[in-house]
Amino acid sequence: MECFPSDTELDILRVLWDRQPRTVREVHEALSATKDVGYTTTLKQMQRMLDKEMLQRQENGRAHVYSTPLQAPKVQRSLLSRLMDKAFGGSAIDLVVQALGHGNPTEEELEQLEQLIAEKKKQHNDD
Amino acid sequence: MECFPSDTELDILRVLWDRQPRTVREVHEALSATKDVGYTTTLKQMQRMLDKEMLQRQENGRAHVYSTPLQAPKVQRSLLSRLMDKAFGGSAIDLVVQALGHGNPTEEELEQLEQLIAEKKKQHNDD
DNA sequence: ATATTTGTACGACAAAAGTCGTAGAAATGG
DNA sequence: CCATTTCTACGACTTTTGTCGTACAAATAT
Repeated sequence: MECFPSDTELDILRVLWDRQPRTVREVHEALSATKDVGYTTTLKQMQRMLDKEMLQRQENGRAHVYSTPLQAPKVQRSLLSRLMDKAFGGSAIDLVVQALGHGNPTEEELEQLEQLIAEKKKQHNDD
Repeated sequence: MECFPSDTELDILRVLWDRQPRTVREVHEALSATKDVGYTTTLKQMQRMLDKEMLQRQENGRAHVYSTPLQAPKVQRSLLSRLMDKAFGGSAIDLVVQALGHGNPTEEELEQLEQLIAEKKKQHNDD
């Protein structure tokens, strides 16, 4: 259930989450835009992810077409909760404060957040 | 500057952040409370962290006393920003929303957050 | 003085991560 | 048809992590 992709694995997952399915070539093309890596490296990485069942594939004639059964929000949550445990002693708030303090959220995003907080507060009152 | 401790390295850092300096024995004692690991494993880990300059030490007679020059908030920020990049496509808000949605913040924490948001908003108005 | 405990140092090993090179099949272009 | 390109499959190698075992010095206890 829990799944902690490594950094390069996440690079690949992000490409697939953006659009699925894709061939190794396509994924590699996308990765090449931001980093310098050999085609076979990407290929091997994806094959290993296939072994670990982080990816699935269908054969489409000559090439293989990959997709991932992992859902972005789930993976994000498990990574987040690991980080929360390991680096923030389990405190979600500390984490959020750091994240917010650091980034530069827009007005709308702040509104969105306030709304979420309001909901959370309502949940409290219901208890 | 940037520093990405591994999970077990963070276990050790957390112990030191809680109280510094400590001997290997003390750190190991603290770790033993939550996980089953040999003394020499902790020792070796700390020695490697010393090599990487994630730790410092003073010799106190027979034993060595370790501390870390790394500051918790800085390490937390760099880990957070890596996660943000790698798993959330750089969106701090997405990360915060997930973190908040998942955890179970108390009333006070929510207040605290609202205050932070208010500050952020003020910053916007000042621009 | 000797045996036991308590520390560090060091070497070893397995697994995971990251990277390529090369081989060989299959499709494509002259 | 043969040369070139395009894919996958494999094997190899390096680093980093995580884990110990053993050795050996220094302090302690008997």
